[in-house]
Amino acid sequence: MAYAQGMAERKSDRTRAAILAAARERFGADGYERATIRAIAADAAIDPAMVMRYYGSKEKLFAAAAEFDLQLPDFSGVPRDQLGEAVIRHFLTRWEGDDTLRALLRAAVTNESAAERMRQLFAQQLAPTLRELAVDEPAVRAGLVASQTLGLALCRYILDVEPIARLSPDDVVAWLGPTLTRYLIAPLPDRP
Amino acid sequence: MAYAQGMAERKSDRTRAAILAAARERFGADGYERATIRAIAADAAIDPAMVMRYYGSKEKLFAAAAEFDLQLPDFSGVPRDQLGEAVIRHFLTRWEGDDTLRALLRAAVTNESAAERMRQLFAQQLAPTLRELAVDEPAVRAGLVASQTLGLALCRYILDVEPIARLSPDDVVAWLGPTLTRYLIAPLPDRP
DNA sequence: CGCATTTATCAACGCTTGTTGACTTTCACT
DNA sequence: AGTGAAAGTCAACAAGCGTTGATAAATGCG
Repeated sequence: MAYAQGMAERKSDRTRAAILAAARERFGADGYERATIRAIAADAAIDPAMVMRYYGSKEKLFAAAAEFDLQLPDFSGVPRDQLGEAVIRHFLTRWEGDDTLRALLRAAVTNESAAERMRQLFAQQLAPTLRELAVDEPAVRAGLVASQTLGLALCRYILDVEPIARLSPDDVVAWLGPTLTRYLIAPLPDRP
Repeated sequence: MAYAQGMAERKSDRTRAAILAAARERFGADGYERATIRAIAADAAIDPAMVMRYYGSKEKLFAAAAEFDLQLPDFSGVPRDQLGEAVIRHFLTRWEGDDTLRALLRAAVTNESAAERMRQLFAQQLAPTLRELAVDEPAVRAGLVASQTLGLALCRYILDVEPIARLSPDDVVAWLGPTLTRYLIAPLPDRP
């Protein structure tokens, strides 16, 4: 308690941050089970025991490392027939900006708590945005957007499927934009 | 060498098959690293050592369990504007028929050899079919189909995203069909 | 039966994992 | 300088893993 209120910056904060950065990288590259505490600690150049000291357990470390906000902007000013383009463009920058989403996606496939977090990302951040756009069946539409969006991420950032991984962002927007626009605002398809 | 040529049916064949079935289930439910040889052996009600005897190693067991054929039919008789519907309908039955694809997808996210196998599935089975349809850029189109198709599978069978997981097959076809049709035969989008 | 091959069992190995507790160093403040 | 808390180190643990080799039971054939 030797610090005045407001001026945080303990020595340990740098360590905590280093751990978190290394954790995101490892979880993103290796997935939950193959990313070991020892490897994360080595990357951060500290002792494995420090990871436990600061984050309690591997599960809690992952929970901290996978904290993510889609940061969806306000789409109300976007022409409705360009909504999909705007959405996919935003997602692309969000995916390429940091390792968190990759870590979350890789882990979600084999770890139930990560899967739950991924579901909530779309249910609590995307679906409400759709509700503002006053479309019907916002949950279905959010799910469809999730399916195409996560599928692209899977092929592009995880599986490295050619030539999807080498497509320019503009190409991705041109191909997926119309798809997402349809999922977002098209009337429900009629079925026989 | 006590068996006549052609009539296989050794006693061990049933064991091999039981191991393979249990392996597919476990790999599909848990992913590569969390599916343990011991658990697979327990499911098949045999000794873990038998798994090694018959399949050599965990990696080889997985290779055998993830052997998969998309069994794509001949699409040349399908009207071009309904190609996507036909493709997604075929994929749905293929996904729901057995555990192999789920095992492959779950493993592909953290296991490089599984990822390679997944890539080849689309590169060597779907892309050639597209080449027969005489579209331009068949590799890009195959990749786009992979992204939407795997994304749906991810949300529906792995992550259990609501309400995607509860959609009827007909609803899935109605939503994804037009998307895939566009990916398959639409002219390349022009970009600014 | 007696024998050889196939099939199955068992216990153990070496290794890695997450996690813990005792210990030492660092460091700000009186 | 001295003191007490914070930060970091170290060695070890219990458990689980893939894998192995010696050994026992089952099976088909002369």
